Amino acid sequence: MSKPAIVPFETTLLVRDACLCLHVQRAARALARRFDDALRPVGLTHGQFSLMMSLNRPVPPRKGDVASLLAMDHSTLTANLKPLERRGLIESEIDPEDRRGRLLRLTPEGMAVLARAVPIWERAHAATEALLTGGEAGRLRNDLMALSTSLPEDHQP
Amino acid sequence: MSKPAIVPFETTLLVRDACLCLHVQRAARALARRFDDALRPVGLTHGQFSLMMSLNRPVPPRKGDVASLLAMDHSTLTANLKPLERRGLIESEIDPEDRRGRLLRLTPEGMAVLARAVPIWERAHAATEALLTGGEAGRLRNDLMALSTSLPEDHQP
DNA sequence: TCTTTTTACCTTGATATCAACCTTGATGGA
DNA sequence: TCCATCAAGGTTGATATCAAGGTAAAAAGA
Repeated sequence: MSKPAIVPFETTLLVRDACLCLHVQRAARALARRFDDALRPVGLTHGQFSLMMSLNRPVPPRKGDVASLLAMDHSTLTANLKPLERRGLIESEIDPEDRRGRLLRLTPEGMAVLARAVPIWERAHAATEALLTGGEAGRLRNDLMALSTSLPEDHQP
Repeated sequence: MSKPAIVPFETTLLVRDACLCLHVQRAARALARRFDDALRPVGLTHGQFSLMMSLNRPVPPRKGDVASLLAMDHSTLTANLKPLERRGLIESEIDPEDRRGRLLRLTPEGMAVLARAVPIWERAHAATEALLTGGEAGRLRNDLMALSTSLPEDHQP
């Protein structure tokens, strides 16, 4: 083997400093813990909060809509719905207009929990934005959007 | 009940647009898929790549060091090491200087896999940075750092 | 109409993630 | 020395995440 199978330490440092994937995962874990902590009194995780919030709309969405809104695999969404459905916070129903689809909806209990969670979210979110200086939050959201809306080539025709 | 347990739709739209936690989680999922796809030929996930890269250093780190570098719970790290150890890509050893600690180290096989993964990472990372315009990547990394290094109050004495 | 293709979802298996609790080893004070 | 405290990891149970492969319904084409 003419090519030694080693990676120089300098490369490691470069990757560690530069990798956007790693930076985003780290931030994702840290924010997940932060919001999970804050929401614990109402018995929701950050993911459950976002999911339930995305169901709070006049017309019940289909599973696929919610999955793509959350940039989440549809089977992940299926899994995430289970504990909420078991607790009676949400319910699903076959779409009468297309029986392959399923409509998702908050129950009254779910709405009540969500209503209790909103002020908690407001405090947690304000504390999070305070970690950023000036108008960074808006810019950051734009950058993150650019990263999450893009699809790896194979989805183009 | 004087206070109806409902959340106005406008609030939902506000939360959806503003929530940094949600934006980061969405981007984290999207980037995870992107890097997982790219790294699949060498049999690593994005997390395994970052973990192994963080072990590529002159002096083997302890578990706790790696966990905090990755902003990850130590029990998560324990779980993540298992498949890599089973495949013989990494190995752990009790720290002779403090027998509570464990030193983590890449095996030669692990180094070889990592060496094959680096050029793949380079391409995937370049494609990811291309989603951002101009000098946004550096700013983005700074912002993400600010979000992930901060600790929710209870860790202060 | 009948067949093919596409779409929406489900199930399974593997890995990832964390909190809570436990065990062991190091440290510091009496 | 002995005990209390602290620090590092391990274990368990619940949820989260995705790919791969499967089923059923709708849509498209012959």
